[in-house]
Amino acid sequence: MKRTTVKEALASAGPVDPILVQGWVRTRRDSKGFSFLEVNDGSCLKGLQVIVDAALPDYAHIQRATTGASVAVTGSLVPSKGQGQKWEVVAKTLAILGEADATYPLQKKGHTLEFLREIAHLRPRSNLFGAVFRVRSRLAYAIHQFFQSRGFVYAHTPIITASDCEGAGELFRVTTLDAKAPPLREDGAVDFTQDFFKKKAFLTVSGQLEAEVFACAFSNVYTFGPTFRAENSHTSRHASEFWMIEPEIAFCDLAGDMDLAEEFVKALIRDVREHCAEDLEFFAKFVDKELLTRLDFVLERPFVRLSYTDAVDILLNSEKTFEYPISWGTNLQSEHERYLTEEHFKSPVTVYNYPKEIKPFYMRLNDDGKTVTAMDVLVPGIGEIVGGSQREERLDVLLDNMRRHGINEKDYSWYVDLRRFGTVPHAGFGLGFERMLMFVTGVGNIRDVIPFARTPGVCEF
RNA sequence: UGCCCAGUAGCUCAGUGGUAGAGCAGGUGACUGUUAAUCACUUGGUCGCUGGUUCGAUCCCAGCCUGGGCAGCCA
Repeated sequence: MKRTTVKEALASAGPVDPILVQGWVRTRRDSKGFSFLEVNDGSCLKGLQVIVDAALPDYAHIQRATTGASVAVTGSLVPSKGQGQKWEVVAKTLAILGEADATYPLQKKGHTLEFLREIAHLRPRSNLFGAVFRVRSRLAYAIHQFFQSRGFVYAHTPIITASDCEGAGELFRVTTLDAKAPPLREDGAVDFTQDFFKKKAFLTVSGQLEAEVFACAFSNVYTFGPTFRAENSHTSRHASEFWMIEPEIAFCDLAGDMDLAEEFVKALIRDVREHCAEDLEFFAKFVDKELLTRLDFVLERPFVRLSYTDAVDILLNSEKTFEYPISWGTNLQSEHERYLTEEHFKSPVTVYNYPKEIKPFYMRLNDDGKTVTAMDVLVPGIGEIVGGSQREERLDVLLDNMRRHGINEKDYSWYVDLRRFGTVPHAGFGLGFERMLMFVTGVGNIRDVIPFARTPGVCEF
């Protein structure tokens, strides 16, 4: 008999006989002449209620159907006589596929997120993490759908890279050299010309530069893949390994870039709102009571858009005293970004045109000579979710920027070539996949939206 | 990396300078429809580790370990 998922069974249009359901027992309630099993198979948040009559031969091993055990049930799907569910299964046979003894850590009670992190191999079977990872899957699908439906080409940029001076944080080294006795040069330094790639290599911190190559061939492209930062960060919104989406668009300026970022964020919210309604309601009930109203608010209103200079003015004129005083030319601190998006505007905010001194070499210099076309999208509760810019397409200005940032032109000859041969205005941004997932679920810690999170000192599972 | 908070039963927590308790989980029994079922009984502890103060430390002090929060870095 073909297995029916719990999701299909619960959505059934009529009785089904016979039916086969397989899954894991969430809880069992015994009465005198029968037992209730709640069976969940991850296909949806809810479980399917199974009634096992004491008269069945298989009732002999009902005691083995404990929380966490895997079972196969055959029987018939019938309208439930009880409250709380439309359908239930009256069992004819019950097979225990795998027992779960009393040491099974997941109980039918609330657990702390910290405890569940320690059992990352079992937490997907909990309500919360089941919902998180179903939404994660849907969100990934929605990302591809958004770009594919607009004719963007999906580019696989390399995970191992030799670019080490882009400035997007500390890098993980990739090497096959013997850590105990690496080959040395005459001056005593490690001789990386004898390493696997005959030079220093690292895990990527961004696929942007390679995405620009593809944008200058396919016009509209996006990347979606893992990214690695060796920063010693201990916050709820940083991980050593995370996923990032980086669209890159040729023949596009900063305004078009901001338009796309806003449209993208909204489309993702709309998709999850529509296709993960049950899971989102669970988050709204147990994680963040304001979740649905906030998501709907974001959908309905345009993002506030203001220049860095205007943002600084707002911060200077606010009554608020900040731990770090703000002045033109310094980076916006977390507290400043939070004030703008959570207190002043109470809305997503796109800040653009930052001072050139605090931004990387590839961003396009504005006519004022002081600012570059950087843009950050800030959202309440998380802060920066998107960072992007229009790229410098003018060869001479790019070379000036590189000199100013102390970057060797030779290391980026292929990147500079894009400006030498058929250069075009282009722009792009990076969206943190996990941060977006935090935003749509209301989950407050990035470690709880990644199946097996990597953070400094933690590489379990 | 800096600052702050917390480690007591499997989980969530209370507690006291005289070696410990609750709820849930587990076990046993009861119950003809439960919904984190209910009711009765019940098993269960190197009070994170090491040292110090003290007649005596789970409690006070120091160091360490682990977890968490905030900041920086950013997505």
